[in-house]
Amino acid sequence: MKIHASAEDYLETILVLSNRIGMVRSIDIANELSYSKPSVSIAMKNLRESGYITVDANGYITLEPSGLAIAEKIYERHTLFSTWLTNLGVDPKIAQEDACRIEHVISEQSFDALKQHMIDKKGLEK
Amino acid sequence: MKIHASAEDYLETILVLSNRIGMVRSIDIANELSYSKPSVSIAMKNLRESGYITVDANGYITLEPSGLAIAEKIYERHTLFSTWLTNLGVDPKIAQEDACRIEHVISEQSFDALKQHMIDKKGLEK
DNA sequence: TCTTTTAGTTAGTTTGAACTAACTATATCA
DNA sequence: TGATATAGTTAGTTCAAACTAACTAAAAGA
Repeated sequence: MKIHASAEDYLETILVLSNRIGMVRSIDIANELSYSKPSVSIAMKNLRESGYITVDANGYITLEPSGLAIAEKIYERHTLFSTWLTNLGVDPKIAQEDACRIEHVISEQSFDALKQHMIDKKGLEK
Repeated sequence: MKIHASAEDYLETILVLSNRIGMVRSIDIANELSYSKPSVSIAMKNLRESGYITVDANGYITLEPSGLAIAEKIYERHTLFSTWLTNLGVDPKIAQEDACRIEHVISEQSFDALKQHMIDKKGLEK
């Protein structure tokens, strides 16, 4: 199964919710993303069948190593883009939303370049 | 009809091809984007019915004001992002590809902020 | 205990945007 | 002239990813 933007979003959301509320169920994801229960249910089935997550008998979801890797990658991007835009003077709410979309479409190389740029700039300011 | 990423891409491609080869037909767009003829045919039908383009008896396509506005907006974004990434040291080919995707998803406000940032920086270098 | 709430699933629908197969119509060329 | 090439269209398919309606199963409360 190829990873699409939506799968990346679900994995990132599981990571974010894990940090925020501890244990994560499908219903928590549905509430967080404002999706219907069936949408999440089917997405979780796909992620489970692809080995990205496990779901225990009580419906609690755990990221498997492959899923965690993707979630962390996307989350790192999200944080970087949203910080970058906010630094440029963009409204934090809009910066969040834009980061949510850019994080799925940018290449590794461009991400690394921006990251390096932000590190350099930070050093300069000190 | 709401404008989606794909419609934006078609309009931008018509503008780019107009500048490059003058007169533009569906087949030129299909070749440029590596899409099938029917895909382009249907997309042009939608753009025509929405008033973004006109198609003459010989199949030559012209951007109407509303379509031109979108095409120019997207093209300006494309140019800005690709310049920005190239300046950060990203390979021009990859910068092109990333610009193609970012141009559709970023807000007006973030685009303007990046634009201003690049103008400021340019002034600084002089 | 019986009813209601909560969580999840199944089945089927919708939408956008690509695709192939197969057609028409025009133009060019041997 | 007749065959072939080019451009465009029609019809129907596929896929991802959302949706609603309607179901099951378990938990909680009157």
